[in-house]
Amino acid sequence: MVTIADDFSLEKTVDSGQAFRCEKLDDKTYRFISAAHVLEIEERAPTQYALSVTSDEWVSYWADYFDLNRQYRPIREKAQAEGGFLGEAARFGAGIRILRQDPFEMLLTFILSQRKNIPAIIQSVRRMADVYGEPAPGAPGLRFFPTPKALAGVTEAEYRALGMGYRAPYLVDAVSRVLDGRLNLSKLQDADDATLITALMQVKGVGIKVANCIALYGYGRMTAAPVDVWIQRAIDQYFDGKNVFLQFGESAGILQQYVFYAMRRMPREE
DNA sequence: CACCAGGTATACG
DNA sequence: CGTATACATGGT
Repeated sequence: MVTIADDFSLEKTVDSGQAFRCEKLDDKTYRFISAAHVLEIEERAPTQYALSVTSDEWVSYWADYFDLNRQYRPIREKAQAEGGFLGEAARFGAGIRILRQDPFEMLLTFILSQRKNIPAIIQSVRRMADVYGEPAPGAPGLRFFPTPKALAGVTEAEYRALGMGYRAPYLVDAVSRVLDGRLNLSKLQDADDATLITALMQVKGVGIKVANCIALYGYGRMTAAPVDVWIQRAIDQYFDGKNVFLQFGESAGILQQYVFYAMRRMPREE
């Protein structure tokens, strides 16, 4: 059992479009798969959560995954206090965490994501895991997202046969660059934001939006605020055509996520 | 059955 | 430089 006192909603986080390998199992229980880790977590009471993993595994992996060393409440309350659509979105999205996921998994997942709706992305990622991923020990039927090695030698034709469409050559290029070291995902942990984004965009199929998603969800760069169709719509409708997120520095990615969630889920006129 | 989906590469001007 | 268009496949 762990206590989580900060803003923390499993429901909203799972439904916030940043991770595609997490699932609501029942009213209070959720399952997350990330790299070679599986977690089931159940809300037993407000702030009280039961875990399927050891305390060590929680501390060494999942606490960082849920970004629990950062306080979201002050960020969210400050946004609410400023009002406007950003404030409403922050109130509505309270509890969303920015998940710190595996960089390689984010690279391929967000290459796959382009021009797909979220259910289709989930399906594509599951297919990748089902065909090329290792089975998760103790979790019948579940497979981890494939490693670079597991995808070595997979051809464009094979990706197309999996339903990956025109993204197939992008996947081949991404895997190839990671395997031969042209793209060193670990080393980029230490890079500044601009260097990271530029390095990621060398991969075919990785443009500015996907690069920002990888930076935010794979590297925990809260300065990154990916602009997709939903965020662009918010900018057009509520922010006078200006990208307001960039000015928020270390809170930009979090506020972006509130707005993304609000655009998709918050009842509003127009 | 149209239309769109957490975009990007490429070809233009 | 900025803008238009094709792109594979599945959801709504």
